[in-house]
Amino acid sequence: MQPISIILADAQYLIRVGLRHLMDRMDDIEIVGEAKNGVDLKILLKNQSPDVVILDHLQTNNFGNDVLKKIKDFSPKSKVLIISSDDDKTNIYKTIESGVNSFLTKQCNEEEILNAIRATAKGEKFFCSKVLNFILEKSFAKEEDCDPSPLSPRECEVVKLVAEGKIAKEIADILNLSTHTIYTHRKNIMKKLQLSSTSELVRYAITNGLVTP
Amino acid sequence: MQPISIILADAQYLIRVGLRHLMDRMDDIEIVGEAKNGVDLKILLKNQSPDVVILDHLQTNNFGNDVLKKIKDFSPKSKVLIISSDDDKTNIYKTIESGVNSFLTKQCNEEEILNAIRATAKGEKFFCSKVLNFILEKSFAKEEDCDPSPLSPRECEVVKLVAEGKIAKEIADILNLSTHTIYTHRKNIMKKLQLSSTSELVRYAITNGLVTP
DNA sequence: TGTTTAATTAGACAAATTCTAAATAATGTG
DNA sequence: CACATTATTTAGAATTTGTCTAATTAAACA
Repeated sequence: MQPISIILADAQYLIRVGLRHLMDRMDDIEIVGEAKNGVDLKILLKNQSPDVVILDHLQTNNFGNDVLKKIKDFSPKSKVLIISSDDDKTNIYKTIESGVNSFLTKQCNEEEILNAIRATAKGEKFFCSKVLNFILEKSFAKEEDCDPSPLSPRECEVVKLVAEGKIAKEIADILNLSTHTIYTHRKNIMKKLQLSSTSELVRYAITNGLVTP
Repeated sequence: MQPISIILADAQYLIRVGLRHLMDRMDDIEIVGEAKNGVDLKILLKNQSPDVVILDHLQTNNFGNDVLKKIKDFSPKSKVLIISSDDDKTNIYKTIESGVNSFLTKQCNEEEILNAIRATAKGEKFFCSKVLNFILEKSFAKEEDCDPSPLSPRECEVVKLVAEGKIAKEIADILNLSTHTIYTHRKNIMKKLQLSSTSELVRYAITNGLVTP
């Protein structure tokens, strides 16, 4: 039976040493290449098609944003196992969404890592407990924020203009409305979002990406 | 001649494996203990006093904020070598300021790591090239942003309260001043910062870290 | 077809802000 | 020390902005 072939793509030297040390002891796993950046990885993938690419493409941008696409282009049969140095939920969500097979963080222990490699090679998905909890949290915390923006289109326009620093009169001029209309909209918005001041509205708009700070 | 004694304190299993693998091959270096969190470390330090503690106390908070102080308390002669998974300049500055001997990032290669350990054991300081560049940048990039905040202390207070959503009257009550005082401060602030609306002031405060969004 | 939601507006009144002007204390400069 | 600058403070009048109450129109919905 063929061992599982692995390409190791991680910018951190120590992680590569650690993983190699771990896998060298396993008869069913063989590292066929090691890359410390996207260029290395591309060259390796041109010549071989590993079962699994173990990748840390976050934290430092050594592997570029399109690294996953590149891997699929050069070696469509390869599975991708992320071992991330980044604990940020949003980044983890983004990466999982972009279609990796498995996801570990660097806090994982030997057992989880080896299980993950073997599962990934079989085409299964594997998430370490920490990441799994994040996923569950995202999927089931729907009661909390099922409401990304309960604002009507018109209200959104008003919020944006308010956050840009416009006062009611200016907004009224821009939208060709009465100032009273703007006041009413603004009051309704604040009520919906449970805000009590214009400044809070500005902060809401910034944190929700309605305007660029 | 005695080998350099090391305690390895890192929450990441792979980093510990990698470092151990690296150091086991060196005759002049001996790992006398391994800790994956602050509690482990404390127990180790009660029983031994290593030449060097290799520590990652950032990223995850496994080692607590006062870990450096703890090390100095339990084992004053030990030197601290940080191998950080965190690339954030501000965090790096903060850690260096708090008095560690040496600082590497996890991007460093074998040579830098071994040099760092040997230098640190001798009581020297060692910073990897990346960190060194950060330090230089901080020390010599004074012409660029000599002006982090041209606001007077009082004006800063006012900005914060404005950004928190308070109106002039509330701020006046909080600071025990006349509303007119607040108006004047606010006008001066906006003039200094070349802002034309309260919303812009809020955004200024957020982007400059005066308030947490 | 009635009901809900979105969008719109006015008038009276209340509140917040601007403008003009100025006083005091602290700090720094020649 | 005298002078200039800056920080901090304040008032009154005039103006602007916003709130509250109430209502109309249009669209969407069941």
